[in-house]
Amino acid sequence: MTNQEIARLLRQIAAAYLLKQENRFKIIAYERAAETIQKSNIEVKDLWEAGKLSSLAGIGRAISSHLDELFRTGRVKHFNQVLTGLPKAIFPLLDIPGFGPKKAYKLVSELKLVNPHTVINDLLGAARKGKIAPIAGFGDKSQQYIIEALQRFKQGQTKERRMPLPYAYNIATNIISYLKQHQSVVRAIPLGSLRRMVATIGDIDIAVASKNPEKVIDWFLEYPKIKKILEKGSSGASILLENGQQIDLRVQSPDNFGAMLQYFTGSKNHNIHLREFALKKGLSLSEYGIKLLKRSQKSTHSASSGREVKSQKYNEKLKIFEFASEKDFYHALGLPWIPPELREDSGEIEAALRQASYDKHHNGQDKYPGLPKLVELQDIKGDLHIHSDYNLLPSHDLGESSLKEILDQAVKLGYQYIGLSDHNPSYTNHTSYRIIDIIKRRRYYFEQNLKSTKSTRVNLFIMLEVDILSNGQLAIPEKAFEYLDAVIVSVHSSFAMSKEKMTRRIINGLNHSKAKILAHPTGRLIGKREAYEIDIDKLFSYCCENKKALEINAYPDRLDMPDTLVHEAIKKGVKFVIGTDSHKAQQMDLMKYGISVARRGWAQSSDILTTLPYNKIKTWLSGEEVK
DNA sequence: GCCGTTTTCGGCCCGACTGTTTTCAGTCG
Repeated sequence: MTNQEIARLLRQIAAAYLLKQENRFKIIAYERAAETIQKSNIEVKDLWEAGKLSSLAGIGRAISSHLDELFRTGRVKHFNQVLTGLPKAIFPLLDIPGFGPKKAYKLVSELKLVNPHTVINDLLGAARKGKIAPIAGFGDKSQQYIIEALQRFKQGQTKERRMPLPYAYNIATNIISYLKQHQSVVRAIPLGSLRRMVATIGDIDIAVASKNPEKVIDWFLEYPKIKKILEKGSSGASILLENGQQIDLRVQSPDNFGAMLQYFTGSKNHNIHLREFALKKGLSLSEYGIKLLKRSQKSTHSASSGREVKSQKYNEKLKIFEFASEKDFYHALGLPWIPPELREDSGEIEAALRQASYDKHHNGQDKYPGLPKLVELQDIKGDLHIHSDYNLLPSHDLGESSLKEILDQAVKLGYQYIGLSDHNPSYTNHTSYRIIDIIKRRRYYFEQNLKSTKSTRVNLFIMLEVDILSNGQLAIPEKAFEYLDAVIVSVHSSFAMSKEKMTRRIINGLNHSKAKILAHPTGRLIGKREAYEIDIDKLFSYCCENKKALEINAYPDRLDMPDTLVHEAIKKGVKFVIGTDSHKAQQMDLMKYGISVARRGWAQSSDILTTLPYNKIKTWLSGEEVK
């Protein structure tokens, strides 16, 4: 059973409880569990096998035991009891935007719709005949809305479409630099999943701080690539670009920018947790600022842990504290500022609290307990996963840039070193002898070329990206390794394998003394291909024990490993390298997306080996102890 | 049903929007 199916089932249970007027917090608990599972990058079934279901937020004893029953027997007795007595036809309707349990139940019972397989069409028919408007609580407008919603649903527009991060990032960057040309724009920052640098983005929202909202909005609406203006208000506007992308703009006064930025950055779960936390201090949070609840005698100042809150201002009329900066908003809660990439309610609020108490007491704990000091782009000293245009008759795609172009780019990026990791020569089309010969010539070619270029400031590792064949063997003969400084290994074929077999295969491939890095470890392609099955804990332990690194592949539709797995791995002490997998020199700029994955996985520079200077990375690649 | 600066019992986020309402219910993010 997939995560999506499990999430859907739990939502159905929540809906059933709602209709049966169960305790509303029980309903919220089921919805929360569904949400967590839906967003999890880790298969819930894998967690179950590892006995770690409760590690997911919102999954406690009861739901764990129900899921256990589900995986063991394929059904849950308790769930079936909860669902009895409710018309089955309501559940398909819950997938339609705008339909909740109450509306679905009322329509299904009033119109006596019984067949879950035909309910969509049945309801559409009833609506068109005008049978919905007379039902109490409905009217002409809602009837019309239902018709439209059902038609959209039938056309398959139910699922939100998400685009890869780099695509959204580029669009937003262009608009932001356009906005900043206007003198009334004090700050312009992307919001939501884009600011948190999530691998896929739904909407593009942009926040602007300005004292002249009207001027900013007019300027925004003059953006050259607009196809249509969707909405224009006093504090924001929405446009549709020629490429079909919708952009929402929100303008807020600079004095009151902090709470708004915090609120719209999310994530939803982070905000919920933060508001629950604030509530215990007698503070109520919203996009407008911080309110004192009546039962609290404290001011927001006393809630802080000695951190200065510079930009706080009390708005008498609204009885709310306003903040110019997001930092001060967090400080007013007694917390250090939390980087957006961490705001997923995956332990960051707890870590921020530990940090606050540590900063306050300096209680000499030997291990710093707070938020990680996240790795940054400028910490990166090199890129080991670059494909050149040297034609070694590979089985996969060749790069497009020459050694010189790659070296020039590396100089531009301030790198100390790069690794040329072309794909291995085709394994099926050549004899072993020929493969060895190709790899030998390639080494000679690069060495000669390096001597003749002036960019000797950049050091070169002559590497290779070698396929791990389905039997676990590497796709080049043993003798060819003599001509390579180290290799990256990866899976490019036979993705459908049992978990045990795939795990054995990959560990086998990594086991060669020159194999140092596993590239794109899960094999996923965002929106195109699911990850292959692999025993991730086994892989993590193997890497720790044998000093192998996993790659964070920065290529836009890979971003692999995914951030949540990076977080898991780092907790266990696994080391990473960030590779761009560039096939053109300009693509070496993709490093920032790899950095965003690392940061979302709580990585510090000590977790990323390519932050090491040349001498140390050389030592590590050669298999010696790094001091 | 979940979960824990203190609390293994007793709490549980906040506001906007929409449509039907005449003061609110449902849904959404």
